[in-house]
Amino acid sequence: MASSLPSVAVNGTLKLDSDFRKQPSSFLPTDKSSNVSYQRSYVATHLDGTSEPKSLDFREALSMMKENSTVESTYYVSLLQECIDKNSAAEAQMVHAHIIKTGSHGDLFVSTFLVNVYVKCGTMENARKVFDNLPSRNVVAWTTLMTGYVHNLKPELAIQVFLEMLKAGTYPTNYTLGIALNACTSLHSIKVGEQIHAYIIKYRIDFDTSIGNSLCTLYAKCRDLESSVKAFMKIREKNVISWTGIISACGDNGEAARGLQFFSEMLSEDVEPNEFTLTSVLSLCCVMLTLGVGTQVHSLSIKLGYESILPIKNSIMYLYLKCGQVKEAQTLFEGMETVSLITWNAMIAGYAQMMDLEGNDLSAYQSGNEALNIFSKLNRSDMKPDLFTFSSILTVCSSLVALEQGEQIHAQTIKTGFLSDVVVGTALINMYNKCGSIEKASKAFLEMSTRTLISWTSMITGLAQHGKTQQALQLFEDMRFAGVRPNQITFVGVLSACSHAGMVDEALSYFEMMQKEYKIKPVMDHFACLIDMFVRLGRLDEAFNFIEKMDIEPSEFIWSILIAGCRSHGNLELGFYAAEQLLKLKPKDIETYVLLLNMYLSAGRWKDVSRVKKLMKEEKLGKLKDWSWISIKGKVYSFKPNDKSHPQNVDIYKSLENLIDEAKSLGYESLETLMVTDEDEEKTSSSSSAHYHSEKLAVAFGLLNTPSAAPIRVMKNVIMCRDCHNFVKIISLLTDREITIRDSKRLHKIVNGRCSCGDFGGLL
DNA sequence: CTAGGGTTAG
Repeated sequence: MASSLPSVAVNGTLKLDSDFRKQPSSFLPTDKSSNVSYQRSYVATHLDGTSEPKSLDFREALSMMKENSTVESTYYVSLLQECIDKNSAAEAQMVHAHIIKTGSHGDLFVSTFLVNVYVKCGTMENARKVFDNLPSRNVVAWTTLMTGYVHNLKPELAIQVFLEMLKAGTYPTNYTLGIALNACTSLHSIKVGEQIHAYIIKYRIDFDTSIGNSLCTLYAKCRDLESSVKAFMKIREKNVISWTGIISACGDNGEAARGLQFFSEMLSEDVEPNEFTLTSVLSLCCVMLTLGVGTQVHSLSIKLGYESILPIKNSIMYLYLKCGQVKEAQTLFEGMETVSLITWNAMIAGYAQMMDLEGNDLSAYQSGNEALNIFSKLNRSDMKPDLFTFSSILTVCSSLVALEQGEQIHAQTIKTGFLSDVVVGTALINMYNKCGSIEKASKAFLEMSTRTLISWTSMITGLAQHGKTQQALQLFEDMRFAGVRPNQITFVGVLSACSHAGMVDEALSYFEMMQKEYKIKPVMDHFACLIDMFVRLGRLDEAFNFIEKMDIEPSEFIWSILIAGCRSHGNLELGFYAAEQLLKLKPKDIETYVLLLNMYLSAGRWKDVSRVKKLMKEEKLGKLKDWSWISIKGKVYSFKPNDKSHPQNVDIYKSLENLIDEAKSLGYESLETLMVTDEDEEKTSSSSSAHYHSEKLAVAFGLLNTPSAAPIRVMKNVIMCRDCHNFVKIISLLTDREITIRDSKRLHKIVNGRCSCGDFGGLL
């Protein structure tokens, strides 16, 4: 994200005044116009107990002063401190006016403190005005102004002020340098930061706590954890901020476990954590999903008296939610009498991420619905969603294939202006892609004013999934031309595009480019794309050779692709061999077993069928739950196989039977596919009539309840079976509808009897 | 004058 940097920072050179460079090497150089004397007097008035101006009522005090025009400057400071506490710039201005009237603005002590007051109240224009009119400026005044700019999101101005200060011949203190480093952190300017660091090293002050803390944060935010740890180690007297800093540094750089180690080290050094430490540690627990440690930290926060602090409550609630303790999280949420926007966002994000962990299970659908519920409650509350809310809720819509809600939220992001945020924009692209609306995704992508690596990757992957190979590859070239460096995930998109179109030469050359030009090590997903490609082309031996040549142990997904291919292309011998290899891995994915069962079943290998069933029991994987859901007019309906629980039950089955009859007249033959669900068992025992997988019911329901030309979008939790895939293709012809089904592995956008998956790939 | 806990791609 490009923010406008001051000219000094853009080219990365920080001109330190030559005089300044010659300054004494002693730590904390003394400044002639230093504040030492008045700071002492300020402290003294508060300590000697003879005057307690703080206890006076604000207005009372002000009117008292009106009668008596000779006012002790310390009274002003106390009044102004109250303005800070109340965050009231208006009241500060009242006091300021009085100060001018009595001529006290000539008092350096008072007017420097005024800068601080305006900074704290967030009115930087006033702070700057007072600063510019100061009779003389000491290092505290400079530093205060810099702090103001950092806190009010103008870090480039903070650096500018820092440079002005150096030019004016004022020497920075450890605090000043710390603030300057914080400004670099906000600017993500490692170059300027390193120059300040060089100065710090030169004067051997890197042991200082404030400086070390700021350096630690700077390097952490610039993704250089090792330098961050080094800076932390140099700190002679590590305080709670130092420890909190290094713990969050680890968290920010994907090393949560290391962060927890620092936390236990901190405790063994008898440094007491505060609320900031605890929230940092709780967020580590969130990443690692370690409820055990999280619960201990929860107890610790109660023990230390931080349980009622809102950020702590938010973190604990979020942790419970992410660890699947939905009840606890909901109870906490409902029991909070004051909440912040972060509270709402944590709940929505928590449910959104639970969906990820739950894959495409029914509970994922329930989590998604719960997230949508909370989102609509938020909209009815007195708070307004922000970019975090929109990013999360759009992800929920993606996972639910809830296009209508997604479109409404899209409109809301335009109205509120949050669409201009690149993360929201990227989430929107992903939503349209996942909902099968590639045109709207492209439009959103083109309308973005800035794009990140993730935006490009998301769009490339979307095009690939929709079978738009040429466009995906073109976009990849555009991305490289725009100077954006692709990563591992980008290449998954590129390779899957090639795989879709059976472009072997191109795929292999991109595979080589990835390793040679971009030094990216291939991972399982890359191999899966290539093997999928050979399998689609029926080049099963090449696929098998490729598997054997891999320098990593093939995953069960890899073998499953080959086995599915062997079934489709009738190479049973290789299929049986691959199945043996697969079974050696003791697969954990229930769909893998179902694939094997179907293969053995269709080949009449009953012994193998019972062998696989026995293995499934041993692995305690339970039964496959087949679910589909469809979102209509903002409501999500779910179906299980042979579901009879819907009010329109009779109509659904009647129209489905009619459709099957019509499809048969066009040559559709129903295939027996085993899902190994509870319903299958029932079927074999009671031999009831027809047997329908969940997506058939969801599609029939969709056809009944939408206008005649409207597209149908269905989400399914397991891989579609061949029979349903064939059936839906014919239905799309019969009804002239666009039908999108997203299963656990692929997107199937079916138009005019053709599917975007290329009619191949891991079908059961 | 020290510092946050919520977001996007496979």
